[in-house]
Amino acid sequence: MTGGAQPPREASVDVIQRELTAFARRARAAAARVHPELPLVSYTLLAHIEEQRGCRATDLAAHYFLDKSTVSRQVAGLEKLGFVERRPAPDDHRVHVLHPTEAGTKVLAAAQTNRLAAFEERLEDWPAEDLARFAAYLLRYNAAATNPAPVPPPS
Amino acid sequence: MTGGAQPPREASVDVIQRELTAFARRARAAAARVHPELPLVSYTLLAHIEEQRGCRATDLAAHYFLDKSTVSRQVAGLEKLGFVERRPAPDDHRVHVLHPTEAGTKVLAAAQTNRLAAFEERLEDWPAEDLARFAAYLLRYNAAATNPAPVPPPS
DNA sequence: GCTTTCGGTTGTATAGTACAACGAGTACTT
DNA sequence: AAGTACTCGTTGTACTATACAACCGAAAGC
Repeated sequence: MTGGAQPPREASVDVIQRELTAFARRARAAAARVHPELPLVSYTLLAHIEEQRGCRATDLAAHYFLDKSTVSRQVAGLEKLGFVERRPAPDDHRVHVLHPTEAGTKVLAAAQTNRLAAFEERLEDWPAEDLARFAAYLLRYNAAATNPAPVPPPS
Repeated sequence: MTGGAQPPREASVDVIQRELTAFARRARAAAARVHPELPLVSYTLLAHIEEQRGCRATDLAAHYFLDKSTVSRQVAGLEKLGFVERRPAPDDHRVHVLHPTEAGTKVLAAAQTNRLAAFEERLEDWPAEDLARFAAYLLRYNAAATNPAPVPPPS
């Protein structure tokens, strides 16, 4: 493919949008199969909380384009399950600093293992070079989506 | 990247799972922004109905791993909006054959245009070669996910 | 100090989904 | 031909994820 005639850009873009959409459609159900104990959104938030130790609910909302009420409820759910702790920040009494509990760390690790295994199974016969490139493409795509519009600030 | 040391397979797989998941999380909200009149799921189903002329509800359910009740309601919604028609099949009185109406075709085309534009904006500075490869990778990935487990039949 | 802003919760509404029960139609078996 | 079993679809019910709006308490800016 690299040498000869390439499909026109728009055809590639169309395939990309279609296939990414197809993936998105299946993601929730797939997550439920792979780790039924930790639904997709909870998984994601918990993973973020673990990575960014001591993050706040607002950070999560901003990062995932979620309403703060959604985050509030999700975190409340995770807390009720005993997977995160909400500690009042010492300096600012408004914020709750989020930490994973031991149980949270454990269940997250298990979910990540299952998740990774599921992906590895689907990718097992890919050459390493293709994996690396695919990963790079996805990173690049998502990075572009994260800084969506270089909106010229008024004034 | 192609010449030198590649990241280990598992690192790439981890990135892939993380980034695909990130995309999935944002997909619904993004769809709502891009074509508010046709939510993600309706869009997907309507597109499928248009492509596979005369498909049945069961086909949709199988293709998208959805429960038939879900499909039933989604299709009912599309019908109420006037975007699809349910015609009883002549040979089998159980099945409803689905066809897009003219309005459906129109709204779908508009949504696809917006959608494509949004993707193209995010991909505008990609070289054509990368686009083609990215598209190919996604196709390959999703094809693997569609025939998920070569489950050995118990017999 | 008063007002504004910020972080978060709660009330309410909606979409999307699954599972279970069912109804009507078709196919298989004897 | 009758009875059983399977298939397609709908409906009842419940739950998750989500948004928007209204609100509360704490902090910051004037």
